[in-house]
Amino acid sequence: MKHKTIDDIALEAGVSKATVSRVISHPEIVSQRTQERVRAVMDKYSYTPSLLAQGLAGSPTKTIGVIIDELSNFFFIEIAEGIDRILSPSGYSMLLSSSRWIEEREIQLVRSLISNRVQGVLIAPISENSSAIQLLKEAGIPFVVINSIPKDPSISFVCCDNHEGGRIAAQYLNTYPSEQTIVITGFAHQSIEHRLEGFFNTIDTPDSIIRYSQIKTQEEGYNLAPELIKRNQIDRKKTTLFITNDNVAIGIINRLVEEGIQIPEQVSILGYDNIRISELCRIPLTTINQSITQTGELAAQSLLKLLKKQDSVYHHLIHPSLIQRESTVHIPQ
Amino acid sequence: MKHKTIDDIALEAGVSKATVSRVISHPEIVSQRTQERVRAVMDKYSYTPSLLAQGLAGSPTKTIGVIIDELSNFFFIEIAEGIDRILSPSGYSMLLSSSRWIEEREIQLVRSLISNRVQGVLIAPISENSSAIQLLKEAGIPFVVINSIPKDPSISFVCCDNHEGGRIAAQYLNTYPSEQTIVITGFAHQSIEHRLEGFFNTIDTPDSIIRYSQIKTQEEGYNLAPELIKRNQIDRKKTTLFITNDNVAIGIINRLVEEGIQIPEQVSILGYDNIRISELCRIPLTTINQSITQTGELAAQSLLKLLKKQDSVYHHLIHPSLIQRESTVHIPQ
DNA sequence: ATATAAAATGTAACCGCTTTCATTTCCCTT
DNA sequence: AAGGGAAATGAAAGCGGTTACATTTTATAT
Repeated sequence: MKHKTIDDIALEAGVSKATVSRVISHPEIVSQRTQERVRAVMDKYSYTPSLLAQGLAGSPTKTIGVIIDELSNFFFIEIAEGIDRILSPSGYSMLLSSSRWIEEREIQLVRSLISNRVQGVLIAPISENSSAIQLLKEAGIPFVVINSIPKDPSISFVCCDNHEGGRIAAQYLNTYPSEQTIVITGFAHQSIEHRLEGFFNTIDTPDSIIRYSQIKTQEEGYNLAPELIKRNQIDRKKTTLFITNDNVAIGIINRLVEEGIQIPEQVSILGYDNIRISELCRIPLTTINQSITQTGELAAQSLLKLLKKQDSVYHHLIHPSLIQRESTVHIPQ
Repeated sequence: MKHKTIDDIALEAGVSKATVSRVISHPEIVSQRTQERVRAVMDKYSYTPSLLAQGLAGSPTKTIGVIIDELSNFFFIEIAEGIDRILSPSGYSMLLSSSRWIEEREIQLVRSLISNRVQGVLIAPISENSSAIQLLKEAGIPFVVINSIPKDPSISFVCCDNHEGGRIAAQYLNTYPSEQTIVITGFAHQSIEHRLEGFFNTIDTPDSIIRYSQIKTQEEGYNLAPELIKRNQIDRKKTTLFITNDNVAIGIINRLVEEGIQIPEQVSILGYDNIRISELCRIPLTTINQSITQTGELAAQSLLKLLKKQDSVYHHLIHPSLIQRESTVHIPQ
C-alpha cells in the first residue's frame, strides 16, 4: 500500500490538510471533536508526517549533527555516548558521522549537515582553525565545539583544561622516582599541544626528557614499543613514560608486558584521557581523567540551551584530575 | 547573508532552475558551456542543494538509518564502525541511534527513520519478532537485520552462527580439566539462546554445570563475582566459567583478580564475542570470535546491494572460531 | 539554403507539509 | 433577535528542489 500523506488523512477525516497539520503541530488550536476524528484516521494508518516535508516547510527538524574524528576511537565513542544521553530524551535524533581526520571530509560533512537542515551541530574539529567551523558560523547554525578551544570567543565550546592536565602530570612526575622520563606525544592537535605546554612549563626535568614520535592508535603504540626499548634502553634504566594518549599507552603497555618488562617496577606509565578501557586493560593505567562522557553531555546541554536562546555562548573548561592505578607506583597525593 | 537557493543560482547564472538542477543531478545532459557558468556561480557561494528539498522532490536521500541497541557497548560500536567503513566511501551518511533495549524506543526510531525517508535501514533488533521489523517491511524500505535471525525468510540478515559458537565452546570445554563448570548467561536475546542451545547440545557435562543469572554489562559482572565466589566456592574448586558475553566476562575477571584468584590456574574463563578489548584487558580473554566489524561491513554491503536491486534477499551466517588467550590454559587444537 | 533529427534549455507541475490570511462557525451580550 | 468578537477551519502560497513535457537551439544531411 502506498504511503499515506497528509492529503489522504485530510480527505478521509473530512477536513482540510491545514487542519491535519494543526493537529500535528499545534493541537491546542483545534477543537476537541475534529482533533479526535483526525487522530483516529492517523492512527488507523499509523501515519507519520514526512520529516523532510516538515523540514522543508519550515518546522524544526529536531536533528542534531555530530561530527567526531573517529568512530573506532574509544575517546570519541564516549563523547558520542554522552551526547546521546542528553539528546534522545529531548526528542532529538543525532546524525553521527566521523571525519576520519580528513579535513576535506570534515567540511563535506558540515555541508551535508547544513543541507540536511540540522538544527544544531556538535563538532570535534580536526584543527583549531578548521574551515568547517567557519562554514558553520556563516551558515548561522548553532553549534558547539568539543575537545578544542576555538580562537574566536564568540564560539561555544566544551573542552578539558589540557594545560592543567599537563601541569598535573608534570607535578606528579616531579616527585616520581625515575632515571629518565620519555614523553610520547600523540598526534598534532591542539589538545596535545596544550598538554605538552602545561607539562613542560611545570616539569623540573631532573632526569633526561626525550620527546618522541607522533602516533595515536593502539597498534602504533604496540609497534613503537620495541624501538622504544632499544633506543632508550628502558629495560635497563628505571624509566617513566608520559604518553599523551591512553590508546597509545595501552598499546605500548601490551607490548612491554609481552617483552617481559615489569610495570611499574622497571617502567612506569602515565597516560592521558582516562578512556573507559584504561581501567580494564592489562595493567590498569595511571592517567589524567577528562570525564569524557561528561564532556559530551555538557556539550549537548549547551547546544540545547543555545537552541532555546537561553544564552548566546557557552564556554566550559572541565578540570582534569589524576587517577593512580597500577601502571605507576602509588604516591600519596 | 541568507542561504542561497537554486533560484538564486539560476538567476545569477542566467539560466532556469531546471538547468541548475540538471548540472547537480545529471551533468551529462547539460552543455559544457552552461555547465561551467553554473558551476562558477555555485562555487562562488559554495552552494549546497538542500537535501530535504531533494529528498522531498524524489531524489534519493543517500542516508541509511542504523539502529543498534546500545551506544555504550563495545560490541555495537564495532558493528557501527564496520558499517561506517562501507557506507561513507559510497557517499552515504548514516543516521545512527540506539534503542537502549527499549522496544518502544526501537519502533519510534524506525518511524523517525521512515519519516526521514532514509533509503535503507540496518537494525540490530531487540527481539526476534520485533514490531520494528514489521514496520520496516510494511514501509517497503530495504533493510537488513544484524545479529539475529528473523523467522521470516524473506528478510535479509547478517548474523554469526551462534549455535556453532556454542558448539565450539562446548567442544573446547569437553576436554578442559575442571571440577565444575558454570555457565553465566547474558540477557534474554536470540543470540544468547542459540549459543546456549549449541552449547548444551554438545557439552558432555562431566562435572556439574550451573546456570546463572541474566546480566550484560561489565559492572554487573563485576558485582556478580563475589556472590559467584561464595556460592560456588570457585576459590576452592577448580572451576571453568563459560560466560556468554565478553563484557560480563571482563567485569568478572577484574573482580576475581582483585580478590586474588589466579586465572587461569584456579578459575578458567571462556567468553563469547571477541570484542576488541578482550585482547587488551586484564587477563586477555579466551573467547569465541564473531568478527564483529566484519558483521557490520557485510550488513552494509548487503544493504547496498539490496538498494541496487542486485538481489532481493541476503542471508549471511558467519562462522565463529575459538581464540585462546590467557584466561584459560592453552590446549592445542 | 532547407528540412530534420538531436541536443539543450525552459516551463510548470509536483513532492508533503506549514502558515498566513480570509472565511465561516460559535458563543455571548444587549 | 441582532450584533460582535473569539474560535475553528479552509484556501492557497510557499519551502527548494526534480522532472515530464514543450520549446528553442544546434548540428547534420540533402
